[in-house]
Amino acid sequence: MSKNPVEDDLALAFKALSNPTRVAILRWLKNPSDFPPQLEPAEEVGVCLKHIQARAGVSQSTASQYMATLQNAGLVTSTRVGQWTHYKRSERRIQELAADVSSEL
Amino acid sequence: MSKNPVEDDLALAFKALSNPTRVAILRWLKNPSDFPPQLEPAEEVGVCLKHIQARAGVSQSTASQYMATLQNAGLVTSTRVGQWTHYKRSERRIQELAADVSSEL
DNA sequence: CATACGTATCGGGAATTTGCGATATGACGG
DNA sequence: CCGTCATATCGCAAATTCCCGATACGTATG
Repeated sequence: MSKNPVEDDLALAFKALSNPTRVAILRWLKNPSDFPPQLEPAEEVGVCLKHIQARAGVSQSTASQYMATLQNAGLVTSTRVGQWTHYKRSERRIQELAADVSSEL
Repeated sequence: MSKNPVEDDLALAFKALSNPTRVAILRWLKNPSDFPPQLEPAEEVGVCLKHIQARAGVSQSTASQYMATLQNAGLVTSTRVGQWTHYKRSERRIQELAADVSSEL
């Protein structure tokens, strides 16, 4: 029952990006310093969920799920520091996706 | 009520590509000559729905809807020739998408 | 310990998507 | 005209997604 891994992989990433808010979040994370400061350096550690939630204007649970979806697609990584979970872009994976869209698609 | 057009536009394309079969179809269309021959030159005219349907293993109506979805996202174009509708990739739009993933995302 | 905070997960109703068969439309051949 | 073929569209039940509030869990603070 296994399908073609290339198409499945691409479709998984695209599915995560099929939501405008999730696309927006990923773009926001290009500039972590645009968020309220919390833990420095933001560029390294990422942005905590609360700030993402506030900016996206969704509930806490929705924000958490959004990030889980993006993480599941490999587009972001998370780091737990104390009670905060910080998210940042996985530039490697995003670049890989861009390359795949260019060559595979 | 209008959202950010960049995110909405990207999300629309990603939504069309969030289905493994639709991704597969788009990739198949890179090599129209892999399909049973029908109208030459296939490279120019594209592939008719029947052949896409057969290869995808879905019903006729599903195949038609898949192609409508891809066309709606601008990823393919269609040309009617007699009773056949031929589909081919919109390389321009696909390239544009790749560029957006590279720069905007 | 008790409280507050940040986050993850659960459970569910609403909305959307999915993929099909049935049916409609239009082109072709006899 | 008629039957057939290729395609598009409709209608619908099943599956999935969406987004939330409620709840659980861990961490800090007093």
